[in-house]
Amino acid sequence: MTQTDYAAMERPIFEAWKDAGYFQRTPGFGEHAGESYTIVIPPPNITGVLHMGHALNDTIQDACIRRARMRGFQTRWIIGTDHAGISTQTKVDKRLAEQGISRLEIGREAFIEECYKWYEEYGTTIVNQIKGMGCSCDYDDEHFTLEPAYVRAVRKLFVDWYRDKLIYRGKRIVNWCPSCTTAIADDEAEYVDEAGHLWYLRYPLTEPVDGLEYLVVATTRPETMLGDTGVAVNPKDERFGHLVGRTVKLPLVDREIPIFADWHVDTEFGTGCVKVTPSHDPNDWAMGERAGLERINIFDETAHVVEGYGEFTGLSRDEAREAVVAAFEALGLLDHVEDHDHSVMTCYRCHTKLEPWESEQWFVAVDGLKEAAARVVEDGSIQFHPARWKQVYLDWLANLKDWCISRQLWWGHRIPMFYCDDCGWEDASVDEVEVCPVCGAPVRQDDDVLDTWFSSQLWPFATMGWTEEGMDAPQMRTAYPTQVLSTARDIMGLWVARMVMASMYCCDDTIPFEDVIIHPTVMAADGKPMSKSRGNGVDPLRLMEDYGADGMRYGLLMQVTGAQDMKFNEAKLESSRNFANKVKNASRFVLMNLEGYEPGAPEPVTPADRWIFSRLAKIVAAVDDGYDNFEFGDITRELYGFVWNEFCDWYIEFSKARLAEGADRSDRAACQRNLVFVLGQILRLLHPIMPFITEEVYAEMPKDEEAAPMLIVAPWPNAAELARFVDEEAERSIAMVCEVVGAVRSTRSRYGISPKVALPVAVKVAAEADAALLLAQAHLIGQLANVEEFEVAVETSKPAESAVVLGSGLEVYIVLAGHVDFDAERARLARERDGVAKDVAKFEKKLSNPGFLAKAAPEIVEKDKAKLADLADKLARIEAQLAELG
RNA sequence: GGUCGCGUGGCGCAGCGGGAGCGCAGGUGCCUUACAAGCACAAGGUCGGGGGUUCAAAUCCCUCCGCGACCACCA
Repeated sequence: MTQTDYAAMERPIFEAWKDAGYFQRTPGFGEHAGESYTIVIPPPNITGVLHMGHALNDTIQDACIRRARMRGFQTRWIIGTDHAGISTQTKVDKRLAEQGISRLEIGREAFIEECYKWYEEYGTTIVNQIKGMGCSCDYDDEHFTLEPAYVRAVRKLFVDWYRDKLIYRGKRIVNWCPSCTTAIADDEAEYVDEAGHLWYLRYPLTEPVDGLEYLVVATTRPETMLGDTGVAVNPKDERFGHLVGRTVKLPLVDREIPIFADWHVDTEFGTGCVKVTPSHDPNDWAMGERAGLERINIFDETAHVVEGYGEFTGLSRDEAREAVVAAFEALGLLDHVEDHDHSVMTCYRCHTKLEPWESEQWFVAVDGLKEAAARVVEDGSIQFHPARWKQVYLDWLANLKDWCISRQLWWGHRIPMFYCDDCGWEDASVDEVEVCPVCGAPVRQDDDVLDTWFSSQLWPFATMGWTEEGMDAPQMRTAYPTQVLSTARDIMGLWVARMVMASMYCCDDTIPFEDVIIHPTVMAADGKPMSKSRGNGVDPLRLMEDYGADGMRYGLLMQVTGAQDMKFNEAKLESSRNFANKVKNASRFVLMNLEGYEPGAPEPVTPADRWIFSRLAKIVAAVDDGYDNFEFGDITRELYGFVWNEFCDWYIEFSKARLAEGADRSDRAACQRNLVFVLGQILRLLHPIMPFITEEVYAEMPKDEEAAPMLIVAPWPNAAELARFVDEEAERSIAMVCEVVGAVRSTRSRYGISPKVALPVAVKVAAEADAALLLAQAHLIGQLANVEEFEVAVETSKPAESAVVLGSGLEVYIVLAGHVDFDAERARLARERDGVAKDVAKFEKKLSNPGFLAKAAPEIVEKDKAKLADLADKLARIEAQLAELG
């Protein structure tokens, strides 16, 4: 098999779209002229390369934006990249380390320069890959979350929230990544199950009570005992009530710490006594707050034990654990150890175990923001697709806690807080502050940067001129809110909800987007998430090489369902590539039969024309419906079936005789026009999903003067206008033709009769009207089934030595005299009789059920009665034929 | 612990109250002048198990089993 070079075909088409300016805000046309339709792409990280999630998500967005463009909207798909704080810093660190350079040696400024170098080198990679997919983004107005205007937007929001007291600074326990040496937000932490242990440690009482010398506490993290400042018991726990107020002498560090009561303690777990380390556990922190306990930080920023702990100082968390357990054992204070599975928090970036760590951080008070974000989803201003994600979103908001936004990194938006160390002045400012406005001394800016999501939340409007002109910016006035946001389910809270909160705050209570598509996650063929470590990933770039961008796009959308995952199925891409090929071949057929073509309005003349026009009208309506509900799987399956199984398999076949030499000239012209019309509509319907091949074919199609220069801006099929072509009689007529053709073909196949041998055929139909319809299409049957002496009648008897095929409302007799062994036919009829008899019995039972007759909808009863009559009749006829065959 | 998704022919999935469908793989026959990445034809399923509602259940309810996701807790 020769491999097609898809890129070679696709690239020039992409360039042509781009050069013609169709990716920028097109003016629009028709009934939607002047209405805008905007999508913001979830900005890929500058460290990223295209993966399957992008491939699917970007296909969805491109399909939406291309259809909107074809419907005449002024469209814009905003593209750009995210500076990706932790991720980029980690990669640049690694790259420097390979050269033997440490970030700390070269300092902040030089390091940031290195990050920009990375951005220059790799930041365009993923954008180029998105271009390779054919995505019609506005590449001439690309954005970056660290571009100057964006930086001002971030600072503006920080300052506004600071003034509104929605941002505050506090010393809190946060999730600390000792590897990235930064705080991360609660929702950036990932929980991983771990097979661990529960160590039971003995804490001697300072003074024995009633002969009791020690308490036993259970812990999964014995090393943190160095920072214990209390032991908690449940206030209702009778075992320990009398000990509350006493103290224990903490081993190894010789610290006297109180025993106190707190409702948080679970009497069922462990021993009912809990060691409390406020600085290294969020629950202990809370208990410590309530009990007024001392807070002792035993770890440095890389999670090594700090000075002052003797042999333990300088040990890592794991080393300290071993050492502490060994020391307890040596002292006879290790009661016992149990196996215990629990989950540990890890860094979503580097997967290092996080350390709850006390530090000073900046927070966003979410209570003032989350209500508005919940309201606009509750009242339907923002709709989720599938709808069930609405609840997930609302639950996320309901459980939201204050958001830690400071990160101890260098790459990112530096927190715009300025401090005067001389007089203690401090303030937030959009502009740089050099000297203290109070005392004139030099000031310093906060060293930390903001969480990357802090800048991401501004994406829909910071990319539209909001920074300088706010809601008066031209784009904000005309194109905000945007229409659709499509994204993966895992960043629903992290990103989607925060965009809503930020937009409601910044943009005068305006929502950022109207519809949110949560697409399924692309899982590997084994049903597991694609990952490097599993080695089960699939590379979209390879898929585009093998199936073309069109094949990949179509094949991915075909797999989209309302479920939360989709198991990646490469076979669908293969089918899609074959489908694209089919479209091209069908087009070739049409184009090579256009000799003497004269343009004109399409007008269905034959029943076949009326049938395909009717089917087209219904498909257009179904496709529109699919887009309106964001059901991409339905759209692709619907189109696949129509184009392949109706247009190609039947309509083109029907057309061949009409196009042949010697055919009626005016009918030939009508046929040409209708083929061009239907194919043209098909190209439009397929274009949002398979943009390249459809554009390529469109270039070859005959066009009149008003025709759009390229398919990308050709008008989308108009369902309302096409509705006049719906024609049930034509559909019935062609359905009968297909049935008769199928009957003859199947009989030939069964008896091994070559298509080259013409066979006489008689058809018995139920009504005179059907006879007329069918007889009028005798030529089609002759053409597709090689039939001679074709007869149709309501009253006709089965010809001698013929096979019979029973259809719905008709009976096809194929004369096989001289071709067939009738024993085989007899056996086949007997088998069919048994099948029909079974169905008859089933319907008789159903129709003799008084409940059914009384309660079922009348039309259902009528339908089933007719069905039974039909089946009974069929059965009788089979019996008759069997009798005749002897 | 809570919430949600999925279990339909060999494989991947549609269908979600009225006689089980699609694609792929497999079978048979075809180089039929658009297409062998194709054409034609045939075969293949007690719709995870059990119970219930209903005249009628793959479809609704309950329950169990099996996969999976998210949130909370986990000393």
